[in-house]
Amino acid sequence: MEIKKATITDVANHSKVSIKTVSRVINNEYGVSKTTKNRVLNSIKLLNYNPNKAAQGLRSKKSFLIGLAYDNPDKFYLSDIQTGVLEACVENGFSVVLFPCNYSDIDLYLQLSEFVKRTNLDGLILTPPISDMKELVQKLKIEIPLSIISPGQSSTDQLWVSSDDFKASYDMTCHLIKQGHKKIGFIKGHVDHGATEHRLNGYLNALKDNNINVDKNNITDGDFSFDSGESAAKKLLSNKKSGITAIFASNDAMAAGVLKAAYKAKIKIPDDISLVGFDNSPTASQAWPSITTVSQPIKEMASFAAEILIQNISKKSENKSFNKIFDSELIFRESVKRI
Amino acid sequence: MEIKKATITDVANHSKVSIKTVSRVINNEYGVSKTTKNRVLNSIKLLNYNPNKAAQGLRSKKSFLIGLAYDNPDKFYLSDIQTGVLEACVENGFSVVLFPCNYSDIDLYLQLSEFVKRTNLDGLILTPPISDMKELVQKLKIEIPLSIISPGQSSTDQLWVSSDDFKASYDMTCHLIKQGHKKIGFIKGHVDHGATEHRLNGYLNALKDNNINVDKNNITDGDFSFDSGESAAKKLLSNKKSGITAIFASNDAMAAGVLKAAYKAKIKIPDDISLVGFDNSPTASQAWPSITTVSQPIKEMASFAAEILIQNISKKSENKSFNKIFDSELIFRESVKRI
DNA sequence: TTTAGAATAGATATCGTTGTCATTGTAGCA
DNA sequence: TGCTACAATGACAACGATATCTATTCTAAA
Repeated sequence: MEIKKATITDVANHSKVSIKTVSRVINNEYGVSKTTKNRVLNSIKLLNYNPNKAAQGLRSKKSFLIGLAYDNPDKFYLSDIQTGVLEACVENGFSVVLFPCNYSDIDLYLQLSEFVKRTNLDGLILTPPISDMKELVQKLKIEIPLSIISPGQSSTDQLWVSSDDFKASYDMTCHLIKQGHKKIGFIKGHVDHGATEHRLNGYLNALKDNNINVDKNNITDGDFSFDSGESAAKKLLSNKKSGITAIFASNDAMAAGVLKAAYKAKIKIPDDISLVGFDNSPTASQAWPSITTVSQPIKEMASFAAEILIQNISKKSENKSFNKIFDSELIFRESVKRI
Repeated sequence: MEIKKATITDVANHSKVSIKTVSRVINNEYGVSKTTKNRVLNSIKLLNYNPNKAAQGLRSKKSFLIGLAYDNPDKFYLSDIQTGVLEACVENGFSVVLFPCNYSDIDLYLQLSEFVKRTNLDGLILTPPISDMKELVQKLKIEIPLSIISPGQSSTDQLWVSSDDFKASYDMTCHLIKQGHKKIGFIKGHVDHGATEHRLNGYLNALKDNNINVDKNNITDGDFSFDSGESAAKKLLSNKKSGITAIFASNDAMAAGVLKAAYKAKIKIPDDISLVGFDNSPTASQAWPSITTVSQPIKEMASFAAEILIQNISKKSENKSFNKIFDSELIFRESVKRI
């Protein structure tokens, strides 16, 4: 049980060099000959040596910890985010510290600031809807390197990744139009999420570009939750004279809510009404009928967000601003019928 | 930007004591008078001092990190587990390091062992189905303090928490019987999960105690996934002469699968067939009809598992074995009909 | 008073790394 | 040959806490 872990001194003794040289090898620093490097690497493997993170951190003033702040009820989304962030972090020797929070707390900035200090984070990743809080982001970036996933409005002097919600929504609406739908109901997302506006605009522009008039009665509020989708659908479906033949829900959870409302109202999907969602969550593929939706590479986005953050921290890249927009993909399923 | 963080020395100078005394206050050690303690605490607050975890860890040979290993496709379950573990850890100044893995990897032990060493964990929490791997647990507990959530078979010399799957399943089956059901189909969970057997046994014993013969044709395999629930239901429902009037799915995901299969087979739930699930996941409440199910205090269990692990690590309790079984609760919804 | 022993406080070594600066060795060149 | 430049390496301090050991002060009993 009491097996002593090898230290840098042990490795140094074993390969007959100074601890500084071992340190150089560990950190891939300049100024070690190939022969020496190999000898040291060999000793490291032989002694099963792992650098002590606490000591490294103490001396180099790093913690090797990345924070991940979130307030999102969508567990599927969160799971992808976590997995992506984890992958990039583990690969680079960093650990992830989770920070679930309430974006509506008035002292959220203080909470985050305190968290950053207490945990001694090297960097922090923000997810929607926290990433949409412009003021908070501005204040936080003074204290710690940030990487932002899907910010509402993208600033140029930051690290961020995003998907093109506008384009995906535009494309999806065009798809419905091509299938013969002209009167398309729309269920908006949560008002505090930046994506909500982008998705709505994609829908509106697609209608416009196809010379279809926008009927404001066909656009209803939602908040990305299943329940809000159900009640929005009730409203849309009860308005008989609207004549809508399709519903575009801003996410899959709400689309599933639409399915439930339609079922209760004895309206058949897709025979009576077509339906599309957004996010490609398991909900969409498991529903019956399965739901046509938009797939975004959430995991990859998260992974990239972590990667650029770590690069930035490690000063491997001096880039204070780096960003990438990821492509989305339409997933065609059973919930849409050509008319 | 370059605000220097206060160190223990700053606090010591400010309150005119030695750093050791400050250390005593921080760690709630004996031998500091109330006056001194208050003065130090005041300085700490004033200087906004936070102990440097790296330094603490280096000296005291702790990392203040708890690992959480999981391989579970149920995001709702995982989310509860994470939240619970986090709460307990944050409260005690620990951080959580996630370790997603594949329980079927033959070198899982090595992966975990390597992870423990590399991350220098103070303790590790195992969740199902990893917690069911007896050999792995035996080997790991030699290397690091473990806390186990829902182990398949409970050992006395360990830290673990569990819910009483047997009793909950027994009670749920009795509930169905009281509602007049005698021929009850059962869909088993994943063969590698300890819960699978417990839930099956609860069902079997309830039948026995109510003098109902077990028809093995009414018991089908599943693996806790939506799809497996759907195909199991197909099998159960196609067997017309079985005469089942209810189906007990070992979890909610599979119950949702049953719902889909029933819908496709034009069988009405609960009018034609009653249905119950297990886990009380959002799926169960959002399905239509909503599904009667079993609620387990997952978050509380996880929190407790972390708590006892931290107590154990901190030697605040010498208890090498500590455990608790949490009660479950039946949640009655629309999917069961009295006949 | 005196003094043993508890309570309180401090001085200093130490944990395992990296940072700073000094030293050595060697190739290239006048 | 002697000098320079640069690559390779090492000695030692420092990071910010806790551990160990020692020194004071205070209290209560003799």
